[in-house]
Amino acid sequence: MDDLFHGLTAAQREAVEHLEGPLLILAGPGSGKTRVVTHRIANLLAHGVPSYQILALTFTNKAAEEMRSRLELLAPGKRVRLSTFHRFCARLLREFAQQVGLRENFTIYDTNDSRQALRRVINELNIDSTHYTPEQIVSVISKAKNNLVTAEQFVPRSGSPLQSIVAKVYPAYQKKLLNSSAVDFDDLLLHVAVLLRDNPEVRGELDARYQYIMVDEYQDTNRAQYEIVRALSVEHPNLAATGDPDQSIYGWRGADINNILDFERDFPNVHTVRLEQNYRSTKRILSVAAHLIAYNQRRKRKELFTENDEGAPVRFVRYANQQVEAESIAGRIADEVRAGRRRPRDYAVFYRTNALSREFEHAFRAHGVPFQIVNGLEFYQRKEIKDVLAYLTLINNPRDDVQLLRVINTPVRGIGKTTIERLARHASQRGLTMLEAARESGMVADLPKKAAITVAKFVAMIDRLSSLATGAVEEILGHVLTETEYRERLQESQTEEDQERLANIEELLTAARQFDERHAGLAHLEEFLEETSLTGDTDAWDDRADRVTLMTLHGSKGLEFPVVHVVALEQGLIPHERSQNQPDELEEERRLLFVGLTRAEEELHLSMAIAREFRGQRKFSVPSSFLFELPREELDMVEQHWVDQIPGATIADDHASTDEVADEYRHSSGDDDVSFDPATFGTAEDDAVVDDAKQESNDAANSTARRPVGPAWHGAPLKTAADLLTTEATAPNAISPDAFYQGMLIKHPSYGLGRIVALSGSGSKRMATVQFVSGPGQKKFVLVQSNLRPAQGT
DNA sequence: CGTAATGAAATTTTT
DNA sequence: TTTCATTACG
Repeated sequence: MDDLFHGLTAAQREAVEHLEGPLLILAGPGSGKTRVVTHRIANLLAHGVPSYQILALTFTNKAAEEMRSRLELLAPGKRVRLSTFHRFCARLLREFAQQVGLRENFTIYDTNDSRQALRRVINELNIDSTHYTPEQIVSVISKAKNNLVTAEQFVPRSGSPLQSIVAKVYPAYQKKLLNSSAVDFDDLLLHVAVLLRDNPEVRGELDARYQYIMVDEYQDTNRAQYEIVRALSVEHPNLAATGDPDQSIYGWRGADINNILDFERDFPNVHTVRLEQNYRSTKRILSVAAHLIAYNQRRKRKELFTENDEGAPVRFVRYANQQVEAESIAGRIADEVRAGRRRPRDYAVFYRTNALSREFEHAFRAHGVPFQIVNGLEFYQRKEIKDVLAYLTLINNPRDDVQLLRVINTPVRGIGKTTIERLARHASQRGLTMLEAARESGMVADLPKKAAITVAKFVAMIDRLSSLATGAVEEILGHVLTETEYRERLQESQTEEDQERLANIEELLTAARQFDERHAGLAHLEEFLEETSLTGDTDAWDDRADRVTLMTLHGSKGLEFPVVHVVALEQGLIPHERSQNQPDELEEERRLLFVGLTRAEEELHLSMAIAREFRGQRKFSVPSSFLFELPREELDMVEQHWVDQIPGATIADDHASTDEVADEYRHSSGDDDVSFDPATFGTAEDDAVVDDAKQESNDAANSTARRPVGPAWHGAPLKTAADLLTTEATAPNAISPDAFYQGMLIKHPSYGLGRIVALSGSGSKRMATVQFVSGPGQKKFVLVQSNLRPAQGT
């Protein structure tokens, strides 16, 4: 019992000791949140609360696993219900399926399946979707679902064509899902929320069943999740929410930051605990992160502090292009590993989008550094895996049309498009599922006898598989592979691609075997399928492997590494271009970077590439506006570094006012005729030597003399540092319109400082309305022709 | 019906 | 650059 509190700080102990009533734990990064949560569960158990009354909900399987293993150490053998929101809802839904119009063997669609289903609906309804992609429609439906707006309740906003399309599509889509006895990710939450809302008895029963609920990452809950948690905390409001508004990064997915901001209002008598001491990062890293996040308006103020060492300055490097960036970072890591300074697992590289991983993949391979990419192309998303799993899913749920359509001619067996169309028509005319329609292929109009026989053979095969579908999953999978000749086809093929697919299938077999072993024969096909569909890529991350981790910033949440590289800090990537016009989304981007920065324990490295190839085109990049929000004191050498490297640029005075980047522009645009070759910057040598500020600035200076190393530059010549910081290759004498965003502070040569209050148009027609601090008041500018410069600051 | 070739589009983050 | 979809051809 004393054990339980050993080594906890006062604040942590306060949270652990709070057992009854609502509790809000505002936990900064690295503040020992998981520790508190697990200790609190152990404390509940120690006070005699039965384990089955405790429910802990997380967002990722990774977090759930982490918690489970930590709890196992504190309270061995206790079976507390601990899972992700989605998994928890899936289990509840199996129990109450009939009540929401499902069968208990329902299929869980991933985004791909959902899109497929939606596409069919759009076709069937003959809707002209030329103006809107299925993704846009999906996104509107998804938002509706996350806000608990059901198909029946959906009312299109008048005047919006997209909305009126959705008004037609959404109900039909939902009907299709129900008909296939399937749910999409959002449905898992929606169905449960509706169930709890409309069935007081069920709600009461479940409220009593789960008397102590803990929600991790509360800042990421959406409306549906919020309602679920609330509904389960009426008679037993022992709800403990942990979270950090500053780490809310899933707004795009419907997460509502207000859920945590308003927690104290929603639950009266809430006890709030703040965990502000950071045990993870050096003082400098924490300071950099804190300065950044302070630029956000919508947040709960927190005073982060640490008793850790000062640490090394945060380092920022500009590289000539993304190859050099990846190459230098990989090289640096390779050197340190070879020197025995650190191990590969100590390093992580974070980027905004998965597409940026490729360069690093190459570089690490070239340097022989072991790495793992926690990738967007997830294992379970690969064609061959999806194909094989589709068979399993269909066997488990014969109503599932999406899987049937996927599988009916894979591998090819002579059932073509027209045959499928005829089957589909037959099915919808008689209100049958596709498999049922296929079953009576002899009666389908216009279907040639030959085709009908082929279809009948296919149905027979599915039936044969179904009859074999008992026992171990690995075995069932084996039947599928042989009966369908899927494996055979791949084995015949000589292409490398198909060999890789074969290997992937072997991997799936291994996964199935492991699943069987884990469940000791009690396993069910359905559970295996559920696990595969609810297991994302980030969960595949192996924390025991001695490898460098490459992942997106989103993926990094909840993790920590001694050395972190955050790369491609460029305008348009972070903040992402799709967020630059909305202040809310801009703040979310800032939080995203904040999350990334605070993963670092000892060293934090930031970088960008001056030229980046983007879908085949080389473009100059504008430094991320967030860079200007970092404190100079903590990374002065870094700031020098980027100005230093620019020929003809004067180093900014030390006493230059902190956030007045405009100063720097004035300095640097003094010499107008210095030509600039980006290929000379940030060469590998340049990067490898840097260790302290002096050496670095010397080195940087040298590198300009040490002319051209990289490939020749074919774009338009750039002129000055100001160009560098503001210009794209496509418009060498003007500022890229993409560099501007709403709320941005800018500087005009004659009007002075101002703030962008509105933006319109795009490309060369992009206009900005600027409110000047003094002088002319508001003015409108066509950005490509204007002389506006970014001037960050508060 | 199947395959190959051509053309066009599209690219954030994830359960 | 890659991926996807449609189309033309065998």
